[in-house]
Amino acid sequence: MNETLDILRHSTSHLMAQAVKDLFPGVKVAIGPSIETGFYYDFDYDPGFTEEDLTKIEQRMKEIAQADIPIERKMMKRDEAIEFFTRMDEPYKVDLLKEISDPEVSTYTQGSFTDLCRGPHLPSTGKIKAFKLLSLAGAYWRGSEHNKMLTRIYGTAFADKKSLNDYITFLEEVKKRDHRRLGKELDLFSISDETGAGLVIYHPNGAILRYLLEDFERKEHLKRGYQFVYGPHILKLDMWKKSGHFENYRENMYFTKIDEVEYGIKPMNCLSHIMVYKSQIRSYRDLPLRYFELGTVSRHEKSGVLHGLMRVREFTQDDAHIFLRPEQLHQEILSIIRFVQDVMTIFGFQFEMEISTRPAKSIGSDEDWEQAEAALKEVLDSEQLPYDLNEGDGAFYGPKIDIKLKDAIGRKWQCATIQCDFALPERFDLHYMDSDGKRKRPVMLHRVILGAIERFLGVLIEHYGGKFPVWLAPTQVMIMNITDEQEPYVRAIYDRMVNEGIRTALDIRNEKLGLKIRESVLKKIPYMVIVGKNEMENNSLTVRVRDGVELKDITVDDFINKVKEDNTLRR
RNA sequence: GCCGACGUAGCUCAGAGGUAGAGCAGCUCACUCGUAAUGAGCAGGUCGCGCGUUCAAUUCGCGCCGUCGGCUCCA
Repeated sequence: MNETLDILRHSTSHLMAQAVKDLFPGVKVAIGPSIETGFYYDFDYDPGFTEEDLTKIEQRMKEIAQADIPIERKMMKRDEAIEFFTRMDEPYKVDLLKEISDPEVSTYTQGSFTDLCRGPHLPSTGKIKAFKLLSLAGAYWRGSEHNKMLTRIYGTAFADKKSLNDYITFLEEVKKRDHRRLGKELDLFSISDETGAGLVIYHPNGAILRYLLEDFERKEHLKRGYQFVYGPHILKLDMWKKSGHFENYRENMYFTKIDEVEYGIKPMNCLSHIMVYKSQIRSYRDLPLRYFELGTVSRHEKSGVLHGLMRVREFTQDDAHIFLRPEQLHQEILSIIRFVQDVMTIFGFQFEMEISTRPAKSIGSDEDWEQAEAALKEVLDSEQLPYDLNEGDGAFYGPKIDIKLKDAIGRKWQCATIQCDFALPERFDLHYMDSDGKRKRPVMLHRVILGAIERFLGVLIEHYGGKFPVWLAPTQVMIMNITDEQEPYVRAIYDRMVNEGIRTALDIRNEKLGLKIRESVLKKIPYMVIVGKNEMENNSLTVRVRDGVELKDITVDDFINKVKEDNTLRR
């Protein structure tokens, strides 16, 4: 975001705070920064605000903006500021000031409202022309769930009305692409409170999409030297104790008891893969060993975080665990990144990378963590791949490279992740026989490419806006007749196409062509084959392509080849 | 989990302290109609679940479940 917009939004958040203080005496202000999509301000106000209040606040904001009140910066000694905000009865500002070590702080005053703020700000409220308050939400003071929950008001502001309207249009577009809405419209999946929150039920259209993604993945993994394995869904509790999951991940796990023995339902797939590794003595010549599983895991996510397919309680990861010698780390991490690049290119995603380091709750020695973090950084640095650092956000057993996808409308989603682990090989006493005849400890990489199939599918739905490329479209071709006369002919074409493995549907209802086309368009089916008297006489097809182009007089063979080509070229 | 809003027919949504409507979808009938909705008729709901207030509650109150917008957390 550019700096001008940043200042404008920050000033708009102050404008909102002033309006709120005007309208609701006794309100205490917390913080109000500009953000990527606009701004917010957190307030402590006991009765809370209602949606109608937003309109009132917006109205008051307009008045203050019109009054064109100057915004004045003033330096204060820190102690002086503490005294000032104590007098103003603004405990949150005092709280902030107590953590500032600078002897002097800046404040900004507009009319009756003074805020502790680094700035900079616009010279006066009259410069604020285009803004809108968007939503109301709860937010913890200083982002900690142990603190008081404040009320946050979100809004946005732009330099002019047009940009604001463009943004509002964009928000509507986002709504239209929402995978939960499209999931219903395209009959892809459902999540029912009768079966349970966060548990996905795939309908035929969603199931075929999942099948296609999984089929794609299996092929791509085989090409790259991965071996398929399968593990059980429940493993004895002792295993989870040994791995550290019980200690570090218990609150996310489900447990069950069978014949007085306790089991944990797997939240991750690594333990079975470790058992495969352990099943034989391994030679340095065997490494790297790459075990792949479309592994379904269950995690107890807090109720408030569930969100369509993006955040669920049971999901399937395209998970692999790679066992290797330490000196193979660089090469292997690099090939995984290349793998991610290859796959994301096919789907048309750009991505960004992030390295996450040791979290508070973790296992393993300091040296191992340092070594693992260094290995990850070294690969990205030497390949000159840019990345951000996310301190303290690693998995409990090792640091990770997270890959965030940017979808068609610029939103970011975390899907792929590569985690470097020295701890579990230690805990499970894994080893291999090295060339010098000594037993050595392998390193383990945990990695996913798509991440969770559910989330990736959700991202894909929104990325394509439901218009899946031909190779992924649940129904690739809809064949429709015009009158009953063509029914046998159209059925024969349908049978041939299905036989050729093309996902075809047939609409021979006694309905007008306009209706059939409309319904097919709404289902976002890539190809519509229209057969009337003319086509039947010429032994040809008229094909209406989703984007509106029409293929006239194409033979059935040519059309079948065209769809097949779309499949092989994945387009 | 926390804050707030919401939960009425398969879907989208109206509505009111006296046990409910619309459009689309569905079913039936007629129409055989060439590029985004043919017409008519019919059927469809213990108004999320439980408890309470009331002569009476789906409408008011409380609790639970779920959804949505966020926060915290995450693939």
